[in-house]
Formats: sequence, structure tokens, C-alpha cells
Amino acid sequence: MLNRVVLVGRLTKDPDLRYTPNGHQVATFTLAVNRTFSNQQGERQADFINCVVWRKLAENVANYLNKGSLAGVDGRLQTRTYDDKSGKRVYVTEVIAESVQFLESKKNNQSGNQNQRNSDHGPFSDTTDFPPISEDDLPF
Amino acid sequence: MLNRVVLVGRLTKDPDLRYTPNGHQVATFTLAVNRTFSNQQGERQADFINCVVWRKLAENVANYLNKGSLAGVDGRLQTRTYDDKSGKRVYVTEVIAESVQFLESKKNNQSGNQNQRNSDHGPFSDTTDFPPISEDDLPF
Amino acid sequence: MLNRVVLVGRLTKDPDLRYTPNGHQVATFTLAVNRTFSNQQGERQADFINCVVWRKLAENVANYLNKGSLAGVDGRLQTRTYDDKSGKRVYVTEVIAESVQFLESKKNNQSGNQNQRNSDHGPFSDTTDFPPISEDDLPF
Amino acid sequence: MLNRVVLVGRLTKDPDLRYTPNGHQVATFTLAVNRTFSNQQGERQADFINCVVWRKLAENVANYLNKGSLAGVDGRLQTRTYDDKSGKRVYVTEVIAESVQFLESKKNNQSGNQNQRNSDHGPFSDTTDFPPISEDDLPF
DNA sequence: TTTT
DNA sequence: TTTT
Repeated sequence: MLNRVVLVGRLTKDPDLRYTPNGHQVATFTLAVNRTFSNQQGERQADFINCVVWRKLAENVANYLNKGSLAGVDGRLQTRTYDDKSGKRVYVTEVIAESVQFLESKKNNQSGNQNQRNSDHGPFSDTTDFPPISEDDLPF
Repeated sequence: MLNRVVLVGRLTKDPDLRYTPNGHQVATFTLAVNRTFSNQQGERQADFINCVVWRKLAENVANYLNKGSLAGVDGRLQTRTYDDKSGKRVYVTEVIAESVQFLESKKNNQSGNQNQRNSDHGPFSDTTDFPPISEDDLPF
Repeated sequence: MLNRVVLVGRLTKDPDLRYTPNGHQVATFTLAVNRTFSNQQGERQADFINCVVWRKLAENVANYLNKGSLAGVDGRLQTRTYDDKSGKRVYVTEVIAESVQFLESKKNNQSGNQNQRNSDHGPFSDTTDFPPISEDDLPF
Repeated sequence: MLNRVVLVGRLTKDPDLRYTPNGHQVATFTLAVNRTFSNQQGERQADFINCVVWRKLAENVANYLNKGSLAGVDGRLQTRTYDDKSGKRVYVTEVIAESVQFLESKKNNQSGNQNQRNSDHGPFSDTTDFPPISEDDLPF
């Protein structure tokens, strides 16, 4: 069934690259997508959309995008469910990115940058507040 | 910034029509959008996407769509935050539908159907599990 | 670069299935997509969008869709150029469909229907008014 | 019916701003949208998509975008028909842009630039190769 | 909390 | 938990 999402926004953090137990790459990041209209109080508004990328694209994302980078995402909406530490069922809606366009990068992929890239923690550590991803979330 | 979602799916329930304190119409419904591929266990899968419609379109949705209706939605992704009964902050991602296409309706808008249409409870009762919507979620 | 099109409309004719010299399947069809608003004279309006599908999907389209079928298309916009019989250069813009959703079929894929399915003429005959497609239009 | 297009690309020329006889603003421009994959000969490829914007947005486009600017477009596909100078009927497919995102501008809207902005020729002169637009192409 |  |  038709399920399509297209977004342009800025990363709120460096992307987070992990590996599933079977060695598949997954990167997660959040896009801040500014709204056209400000709210009643005259404040600019943004939506914060969680995005997930798999395989080779995950590595490209981790290599070329940082906090603040402008990116376009073309993908589909997905819902997942998981149990938080208190055992409560949590419902999440996120974008599975099928293609990502790098529109503007602050730091041009130089290594050794002071704000340590947020990756390679090994699988599924919880240094991030992004909803945890398990092996069987891998699409097809 | 670019923010576009297009979906085709079936309503999991009758839509829920409410009115804000200031008299604006809001309807909410959930679309089951079937995935192309089944999972490892060979089960068909679906994503369940919460949708919100405002104003006149909210009334049309409430009048023409029921549980099981097939509908197309064109809109944008939005994130909101609210506190649940236990005071815990909850993050939701949903689609603000800007246009809705009625593709197939089971019961042709006849009134008096046994499974009582789920609307007109007055503002913001909690007979539904849809994330509560407040006046200032009204777009522009 | 981001390039995404999503349409829902009805086929103006049976789809046309061909084979390239190298044996690749290509189907072409035109979608009538109704506009929301009528024109100054109060007439309902439609846009007529040419769509192209390749490989296995081309066969599915030829098997499951007929004139009048309602279909959803997710794909990308493409421009091509070719020379018409009078040698004049013609520019066409069409949709390369990457996925097609069958929403409603008039005749349920029964064979032997009176208005002979418009396919298998061999490559690139001109029984159709659809812009001719050549081998190297095959995407990747 | 669902009809949605989202593109990111670069303007092939300065936008062309006109006024209809009734004083409505229309701007036209062509977006070069690069393809991901190169062709058999290993050449990078692009699609050239004609876009039309009306009213206030037309003026913003004319003011903020130049040849080479990177822009995102969210709109719908439209087909039109007109007769060329030789009296031959021509079919065009183009994007009616409903919102345009300015992603990068070469020259920051400074006036007095040497390559004279291509606008204000009065209605429908033919200094451009863009398919001519008539008053009744104005959407609603 | 899920639709055909 | 939020970006320019």
C-alpha cells in the first residue's frame, strides 16, 4: 500500500551507528523540520522526526552527516512497539529512510572532531534516547 | 521546510470527531497501512498511523469514513508532546491530513448503524486511546 | 536528489506491454487524475499522466489493470526526448512507477474480453500514442 | 484524487516572472534534478522538470532564486495542452509548486546583477522556451 | 488499542 | 532528548 514520506531538515545530533547481532548496520538520527507558521505566541516551531537507515546507507549517513547538517529524506512511515525499562509498552512512529540527500554539512567529514562522533558503541547500548532497534526490525 | 506524507490504508475504527473549546472540529483516526513484505515468520504486516484532520474536512471524514474504509491521505508529519495520567511525558508522531480521498466505504454513510459512530462525546473525553488533542494544536 | 511522485487515478486505456530488443518488459499506461476543483466553466477537470513500469511489475500491471481501473502509483518524474515522425524533437515528462497499488479493477483479470488487451505487439510498434521507449530508457 | 510531487534540484536559469491580463503573478522555472545512477556510458544524468508558481509565491521565487540555486518544491503534477506557432497541438506535463524551499542561493538577492533577471517582459512574450501559460491556467 |  |  502507498506509504511515502519526504522531509528536509537538520540533524539534532550526530547520527548513531550500531550493528545488529548479525552484523547489519543501522543508523538512527532525528531531523528537526521547521514549520512554516509560528504558533500563537509567535515562536518558530519544528517537528522532530526519528529516522532509521539500514545497511550501506547507514554508513554513509554516519560518515557524511553531523549535528546541524541539512538533509533530505525519502522513505516510508513505520510503527513499532517495545517495552521500556519499567515494562510499559511504548508505541513509536518513525521514518525508514530509503534514500538520503546530503544538502549541507557543517564539518566536512573530517575525523578527530572534538564532539566525539556518537557511534560504534556496539549493539544496542543505551547511550541514546532513540527507541531501541532489534534485529528483526530489519526490513526484508 | 519540505514535510510531506502520502498514505493509503484502512481505518482501524470509526473516526472520532470532537470540538475544541472554541468550537473547531477535529477528527482523529488510525490508518492500517499494509506492508509489501511479510516478516521472518511469514506474517503479513501493517503500520498503524495516527491521523488528525481539522475543520470542515474533519466533518467529511466523520460522515464518509467508517471502520474498514479505504482512504488516501496527503498531509504532513507532526510531533507533539503531552503528559499521560501518570504524569509521564509522552512523545507522539502523527499525520496532519490536509486532504483525504475516500476510496471505498463499507457502509454508505447510512445512519443508525449498530456499532454506534464514535463521535460527539464532547471535547476531549477519554473514550479513545488516541493521544489527546488540545486547542493549540490547531494548525495556523 | 529527491524526486518523488505519488498519484491515484484511473487508467484511460488498457496498459500496453512491450519487450525491448533485449527482452526486458515495459508497460505504459496513462492515469487520469481528477482535480479537486472545477474550472471557471464549472467542468470537472483531470490531469493525464503518462506512466512507465519495467520488469516484473510491468507484467503485473498488464495482468491486473484495465481501462478504468483505479490505481495508486509511487515513483519518480523523468524527462526524455525523442524525434517524432516529422523529425521534430519532442520533450516528454512522465512517471517511472516503482510501485503500483491495485485499488479497484473493473474486469477481474478474466482473459478473452472483447476489447482485446493492447499488448504483445512486439517492440515499439506504433499502435499507441504513448511516447516511444527505447532500450536505454531502462533504469539501472 | 492524490497527486503529489516533491523535488529537490537546481534552477537551469533565472526564474521568469509574468503577469496575466488580470494581474496575477506567475513564475516559471526549470529544475535540474540529478539522477542517482549514471547511464550505460557512465554519464551523470538529470531530469529537467518545468515548474509553475502563482501569486505571492511567484514573487518570492523571482526574488530569491537564480540560475543555479538549489530549491525544494512540493506541489502537484498538471497537464496542459496548447498550440505551437506551427499550429500543432503540444502536450505538456509540469509541476504546480504549492511550496518552495530555498536551500541555497548563488547570489544573495542583490539587484543590479549583470545577467539581467529574466522578468517583467509583460505577459506572455516569447523570450522564453517555457510552454506559454494563459489566464485560465490559474488554479482555483 | 488495530484494517481487508 | 532537540536543528539553523
